[in-house]
Amino acid sequence: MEPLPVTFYARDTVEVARDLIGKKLVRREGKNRISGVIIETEAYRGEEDLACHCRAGRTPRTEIMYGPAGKAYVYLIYGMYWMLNIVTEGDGNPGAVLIRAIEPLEGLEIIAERRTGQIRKTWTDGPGKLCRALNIKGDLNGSNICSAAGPLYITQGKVISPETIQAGPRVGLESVPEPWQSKAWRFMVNHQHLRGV
DNA sequence: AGCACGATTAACT
DNA sequence: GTTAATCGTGCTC
Repeated sequence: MEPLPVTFYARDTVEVARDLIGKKLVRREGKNRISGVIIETEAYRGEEDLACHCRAGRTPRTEIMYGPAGKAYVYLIYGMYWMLNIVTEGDGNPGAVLIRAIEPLEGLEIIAERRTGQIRKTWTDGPGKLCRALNIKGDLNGSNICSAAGPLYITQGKVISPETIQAGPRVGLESVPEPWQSKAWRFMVNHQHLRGV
């Protein structure tokens, strides 16, 4: 299936975060192919959003978010975990969607190998976990998400009916001031709605 | 040049 | 429920 076009990402970040639920994330590594259905996302939008890295304005790290949509923004946190985001918006409006969890589809053997000691349920149910399972690291920062020839892209997957998508506050923002701490910019879907993807 | 901390995780008690 | 692991980033001196 074709990757989603750049026009999908060049929209309001919160809408893109919601619409990415149910889409299929594909990781290409040579002849290997690992994929999964996106089941949890979070939106980070604008310099005014005090939870977004862009609160610091344009810096070497955030520069990617000021550029065109459809690029990967990958960064390291706590010195050991990589986070995968997709750049959104455009026209100098910075924003990105954090991919927080996926349901594995292809490459299960490779995932199991990279997640040794973990039960299947916890293979990719966190942003740092899915990056480890899919071998997503800093070298993928800036890569084009809209090309099937690239290392990472997203396809349509299964259309999820809007009423099965839950919204809630973003995770890990204990020290972020309101209203940003409580914005319902986290989106999730129940696993039961993913049968037959 | 130094420092405090983070969009987390896994292994503890 | 609590905490160590581990380092790039942005801010202060």
